[in-house]
Amino acid sequence: MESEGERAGRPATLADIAMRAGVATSTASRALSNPGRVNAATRERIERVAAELGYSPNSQARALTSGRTGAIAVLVSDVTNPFYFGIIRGTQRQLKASGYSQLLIDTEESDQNEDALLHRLRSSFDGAILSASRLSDRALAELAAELPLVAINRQTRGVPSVVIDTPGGIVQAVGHLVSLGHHEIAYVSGPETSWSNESRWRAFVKATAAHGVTGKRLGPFSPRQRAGAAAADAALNAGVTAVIAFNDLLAIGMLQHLASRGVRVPHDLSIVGCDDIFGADFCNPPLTTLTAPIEQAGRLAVTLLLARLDPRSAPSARQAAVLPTYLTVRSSTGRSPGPRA
Amino acid sequence: MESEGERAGRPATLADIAMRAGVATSTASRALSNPGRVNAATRERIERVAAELGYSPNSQARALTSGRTGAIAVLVSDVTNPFYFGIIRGTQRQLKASGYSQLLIDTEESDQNEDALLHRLRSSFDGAILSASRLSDRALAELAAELPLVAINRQTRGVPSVVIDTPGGIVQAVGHLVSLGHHEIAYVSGPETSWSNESRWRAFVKATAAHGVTGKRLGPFSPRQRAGAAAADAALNAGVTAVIAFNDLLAIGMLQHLASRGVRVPHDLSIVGCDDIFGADFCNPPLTTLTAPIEQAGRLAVTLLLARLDPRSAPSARQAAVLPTYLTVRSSTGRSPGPRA
DNA sequence: ATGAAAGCGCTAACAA
DNA sequence: TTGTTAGCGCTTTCAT
Repeated sequence: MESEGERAGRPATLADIAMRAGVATSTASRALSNPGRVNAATRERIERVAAELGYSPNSQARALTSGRTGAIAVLVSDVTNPFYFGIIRGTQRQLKASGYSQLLIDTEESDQNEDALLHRLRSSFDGAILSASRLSDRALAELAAELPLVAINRQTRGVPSVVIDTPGGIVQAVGHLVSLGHHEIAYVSGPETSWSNESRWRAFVKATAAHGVTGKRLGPFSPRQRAGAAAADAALNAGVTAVIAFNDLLAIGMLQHLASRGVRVPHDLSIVGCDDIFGADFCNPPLTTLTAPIEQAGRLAVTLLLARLDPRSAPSARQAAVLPTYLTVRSSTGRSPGPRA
Repeated sequence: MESEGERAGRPATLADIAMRAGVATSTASRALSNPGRVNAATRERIERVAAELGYSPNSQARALTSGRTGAIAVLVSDVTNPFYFGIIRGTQRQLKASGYSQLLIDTEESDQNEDALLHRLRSSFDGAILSASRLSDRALAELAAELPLVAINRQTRGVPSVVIDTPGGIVQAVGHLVSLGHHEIAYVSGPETSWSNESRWRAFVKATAAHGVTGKRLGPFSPRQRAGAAAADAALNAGVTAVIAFNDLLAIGMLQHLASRGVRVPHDLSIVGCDDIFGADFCNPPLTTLTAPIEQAGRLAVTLLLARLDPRSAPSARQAAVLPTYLTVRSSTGRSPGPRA
């Protein structure tokens, strides 16, 4: 388990190997990274020496000549948000399986940060995965032209993406609520700069209209647990019997605040979340939500990105993948208490 | 927001700037990274040109000469575990504030992975933060001699560390349970290769002995929510009236399984978790747990690491920092039902 | 199949 | 204060 033979503590270089194996550094390089273009016997010798010396290539030096770093940047808008844990988990695993490493970057919900960091670190990664980009369509498209990237939950012309079809799930959720007798439903909005938020809202509008029920919009609220208190009060105030929240974090925050106010869920108010994050199954009551294949989205984004990094792959590979979502009914939704005052 | 003036799509280099500013590249280099050692007027001119060209230094090239990459590796044993979310959040924020970037590495609970990845990526980072290392004391100490690192929740001679004093909290937790009338308490063990697990167990043994109550050991269990089912059954079987679980994940899993079996918490069995992860406050019932300053531990680890990376800092800075923990009583603990059969 | 040599973009002596 | 000159470790022509 211990790397042996490092001289004087300094990691072995290709030159060290070449010297010890009695070949030129170029041969050593070829043997290690381009086997087949070198005599089998010498290659074997070189490999043996490399192993003896515990050699591992200096990725910086390699990157300098080859232009490839072996790292992928993963941008999240808020490391604090459990939704991104799923993304990070998915990307981490898939990247690792492909021999890449992951540069994790938090943009803190700022498009300025997003653009600046991406440019500043440009030479440190081969491609980027933007989950929940806050960039404008135009800025995003320009960026996509400059560097290989895949967006998650963001559909923009010219930008390869993986989108989770939560809007499709919203339709199911509205149907579910209507079937429970709800006629006044509200959508608890997240950040208005979020593409996901707006597409969920549009789906909500269509679905409520199709069912002939009232669909209100509350918010915007910060997509955090804490904001659930304000959201809950707003919902109570709006006189609706059910809400669909932008995400589970907000929904869970609402649950907590409602409990403290003595409002019973789902008896007095039904709540549906989005994403099915960690905790949605064990909160009180367990949350009815739209289960999103978050981790899978992360994995798929990596797959798409690595495919376009590979020069052998078809130039115009699949541009946009859509992942389905489904309604998981737990205990936060129930029959309508009937119209309120 | 768009970087202007890049020639032919290729990012501007120092040579480009030097040429346009009519100076040598070394002067340009100095002006940008060592201001003060260059004439104010020329520096200004160089800076202006750099801005015009949207210059950003190639970190690979810089790393090659300077030996510094500006990246820190953060190793977690399982990206899936919410405990590490706190760590990642803390490191991410502190690193970002210091202008460093974060390389996130999942070791998947394997010491082999840990060692191999660290060596393979050695040239890609300036230092590493090992949260929950699975390495042996000897391997860890050797590693610490080779590269700058800080361990979290791991105390080993010669290895700078940040440890969260959960064992100290265990003493409080035992006291809390005893004061509620519990005489038969079990510790629900996590992985035996975990340093944290063993030190928590030792504290548990001491504390139960000091109070003259029975302290059993259950497990080991995988530190996951799923393992809570087996742990819950084991606890029921052991005839104890209260348990302290290795971590909240396990405790929450137990809560779920007990609910499905109709066992009431805390009426029939009291449960204490460790860490106070996301979700511990809204599970059902809300979990009594040892609140750990997880994010702060991540931040502090970064601070210690960057300090030892800084040549100006005292050579033997603080080696081990201990962060206190405190008992957060919620609703999963209550009076003992009296001794069981 | 292999070696010699150039150069990626940058920093760091050393001169001037 | 500034310029000249070597490299850092690697890949990649171009010869041989």
